[in-house]
Amino acid sequence: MEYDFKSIESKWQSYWAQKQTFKAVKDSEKPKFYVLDMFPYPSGAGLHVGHPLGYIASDIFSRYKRLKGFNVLHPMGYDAFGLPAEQYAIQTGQHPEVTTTKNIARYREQLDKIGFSYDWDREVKTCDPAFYKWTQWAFLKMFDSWYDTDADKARPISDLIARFETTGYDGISASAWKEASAKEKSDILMNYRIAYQGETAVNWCPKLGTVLANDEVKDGLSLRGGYPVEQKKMTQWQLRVSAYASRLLDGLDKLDWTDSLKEMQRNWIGKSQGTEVQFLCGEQKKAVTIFTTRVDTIFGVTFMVLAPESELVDELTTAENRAAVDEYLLYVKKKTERERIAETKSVTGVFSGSYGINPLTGEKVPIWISEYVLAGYGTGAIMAVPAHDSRDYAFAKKFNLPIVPIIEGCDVSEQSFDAKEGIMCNSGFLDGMDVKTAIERAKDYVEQKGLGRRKTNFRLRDAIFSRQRYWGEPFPIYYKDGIPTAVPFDKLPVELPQISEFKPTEAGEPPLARAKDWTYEGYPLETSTMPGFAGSSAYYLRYMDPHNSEALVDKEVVSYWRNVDLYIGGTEHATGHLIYSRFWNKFLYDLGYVCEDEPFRKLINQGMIQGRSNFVYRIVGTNKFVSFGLKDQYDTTEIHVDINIVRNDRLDMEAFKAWRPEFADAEFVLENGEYICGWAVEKMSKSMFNVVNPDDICASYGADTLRLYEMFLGPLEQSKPWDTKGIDGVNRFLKKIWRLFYDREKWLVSDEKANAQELKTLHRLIGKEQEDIETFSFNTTISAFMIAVNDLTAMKCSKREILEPLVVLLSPFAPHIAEELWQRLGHEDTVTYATFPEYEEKYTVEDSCTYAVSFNGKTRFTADLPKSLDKDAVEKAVRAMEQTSKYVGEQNIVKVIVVPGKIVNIVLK
RNA sequence: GCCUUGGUGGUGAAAUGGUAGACACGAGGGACUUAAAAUCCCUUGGACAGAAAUGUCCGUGCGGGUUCGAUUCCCGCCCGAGGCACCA
Repeated sequence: MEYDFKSIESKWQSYWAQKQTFKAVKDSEKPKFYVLDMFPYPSGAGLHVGHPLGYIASDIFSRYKRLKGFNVLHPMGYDAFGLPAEQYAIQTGQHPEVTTTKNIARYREQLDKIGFSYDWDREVKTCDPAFYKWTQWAFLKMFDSWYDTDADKARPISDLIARFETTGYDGISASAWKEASAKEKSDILMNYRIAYQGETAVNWCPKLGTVLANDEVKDGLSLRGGYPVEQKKMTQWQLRVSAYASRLLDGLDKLDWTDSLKEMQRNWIGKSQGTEVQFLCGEQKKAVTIFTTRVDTIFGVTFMVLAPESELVDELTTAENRAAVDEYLLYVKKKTERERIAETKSVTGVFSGSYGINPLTGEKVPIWISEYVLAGYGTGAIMAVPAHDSRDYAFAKKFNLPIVPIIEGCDVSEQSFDAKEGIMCNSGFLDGMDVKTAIERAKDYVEQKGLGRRKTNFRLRDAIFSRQRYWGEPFPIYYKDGIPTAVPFDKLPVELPQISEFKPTEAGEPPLARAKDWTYEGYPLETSTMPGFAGSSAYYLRYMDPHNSEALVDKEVVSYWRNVDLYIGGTEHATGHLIYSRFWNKFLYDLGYVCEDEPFRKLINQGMIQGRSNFVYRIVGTNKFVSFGLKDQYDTTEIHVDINIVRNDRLDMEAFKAWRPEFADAEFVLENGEYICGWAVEKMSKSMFNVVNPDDICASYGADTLRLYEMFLGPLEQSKPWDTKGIDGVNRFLKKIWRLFYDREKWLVSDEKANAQELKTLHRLIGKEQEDIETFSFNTTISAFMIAVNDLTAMKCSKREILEPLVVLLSPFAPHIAEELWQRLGHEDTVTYATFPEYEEKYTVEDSCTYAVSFNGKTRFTADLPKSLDKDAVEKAVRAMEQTSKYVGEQNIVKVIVVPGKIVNIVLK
């Protein structure tokens, strides 16, 4: 009987589906373990082999954890709202829902072929009203909450209103509040709500006709589509993520994420501790607050700079400078974001005509306006210290402003001295101090004299939450007499209306303005929709209780599953989804809806799988193709060739002729009778003919081979090109396992007792697999497996005592063949419910080993031996010590004691 | 510019202070076969010596250092990948 993966795989896939083998139930007996994949956006192109990499890893881990006695929650769903479906709809008139449904079906079909152990009963789709009801619900909760900085948590807005009414709050007295109109009250509350409407500079993408969040823009271009983005002041819905900046930063410390990812988030949050100082500026002696991290350099201030967008610009521009300033503002405004970035090095600016007074020296310094100062960070105004800040330095050089060094002995003739080191000079009371001391002393001084205060700033901005698009969650907000008002909770979801055209209206309104009767109780509903990250921010909670129509997740359910123990996905979400989700979760935590303040305890970033393209070389002006090794002898053009007609870089010449009509009469210049193709690593894409479809691999090798191969390719976190070259190796490995059970038609498995050698092979594998899976080192596990199987084959070992546990060990990696063999071994239940075999020390360790090695006097050698000490490890250590003794002489006898499970102890005489 | 990574055979890679290259691919040779596929066995980092078993030297991006011993730890460079980038 041969290994027939086709029938085995379809048999077990339908068995699992029918028997609901992977259905997770809330079971407080077993410890829970929640394994989550980042759910995919179902694009029209379907899955390529790169997509399942992380899914396979998480599936192996899930299956392993089940064997280890955990109650595993392992769900899957679709991030189904998004731009591509909508753009397709604009082009074709086809409703995004139709294409999305079709794409989801295709994804599901592809996923099913790989044999994942998902609990499909828990599937979620973000575009499903039953799902986005809870996205809208969370939004309304945010609308109904404010951030209480004293309690450092979100609270219901009713608390804030009560404060306004009784004692007043934050500079608004109770009487002022009572006198305010409904509209004024609404405007005041907007300044506090977690989800609020406010005017800010936003990333506006004219081509897409929508605003974008910071993480959706890269290098001044939209991430989706790559269209130019400009800064524009607009009123938009926003989430007060910045209120959580500090907690988002501190929370990172206790997470088991990679350092690089945590670092990315830290940089994105961008905490900086400094001081705000007031300078009196202009004729009116207007107090202008600046932010600096280097108050110690205040004696070196020679000018001030305002951001062009700052409100102070108008006020501080003198009549005689008005024309020049206006011209400059116009110049800045015309620039696109991309141009600004491209021209970062060029220095521009204009003098306002006004002067500010340095509060410490009383000196008058000119106030300039320049785009190198950002309106959105700090106060939009800075004090410039050209001697000790490279940007100020460049500006001073360009406009001939004075440069005053205040650190002893530094040379500022060519560049500024930015380092925080040295001894202060020209700095009044700070003279003679070391910079670090001076920073603290200057902060104290400024605070004591009432000139300013310590301040922590964050780079993290509030998230712009509205998009002028159709295919997203509608806002449960209507405008009653112009006041944004929440649709009551019991009226959720506010369903996306049917429209027939998906473009913005002629008047420039979002597509929802086209909907008939888009109103609530006669009042107009909000026409923007929510951004992509809305639906993905709490989906991991919804999986816990996906059919609940009363709550996002039941309290008791969430207190069982708590949070995600293992999350696997790409780094591309570092500053988007992974920040928003953490924010969203912390908000729900504040309100008591979830019981953990961090959603994802451990996070693994799988690497990207790139494509490996193949090339043929056409001799210019002919239809003759020359093999790779000979191409330098001719003048050739490189042409991408479909990798499906290339095997191991050898071109299938007949298939090539049939591939394209223009190649039908192609001729070849061969080397050794073969046509060798060139290759390169590129992004996997249709246009480069290098897309590998997992279905094809499943059809020709089977899902088990695909799973093993993707893991065998290298470390999970590393990016690597897909290369089918090595796939035969893992396929052979599975066949070898099969042959331990069958010699053609003959069943080989016997009940004979295993010998020590065979047991040692098995138990070494158990130890290795356990250790490696826990560290996500799947490629080395598979290597260990291959060695074990080769050993058993060589020993002709087909004993049940060995093979039964072997099948269990195999099942996380190659579940289909494992199930089949498990059944053939006579088991009625599935291998999923088996128990991970115990690692038994007695087969690998001789109880205790004492070795004597000679030394000379003072040597302190230590050998780090693995916890699972076996004889080999001990011998290895002893060899090492013998090596050492060669160098140090043999005068003194040293006793080396090896204890099972623990290190080597060296006793010196 | 700053942060984070990584650099080992023809290829994917293993080894985190102790025999570098496990395991796998590819390549070469052989067995079985009418033949092919499949399967199995041998060789496979480089150089040199030898008829051969085998031996010697070199070798983990480059240059130093610590150590009896370094792919591994430390210092300084070079190159690649990813992220951030006028954040005061």
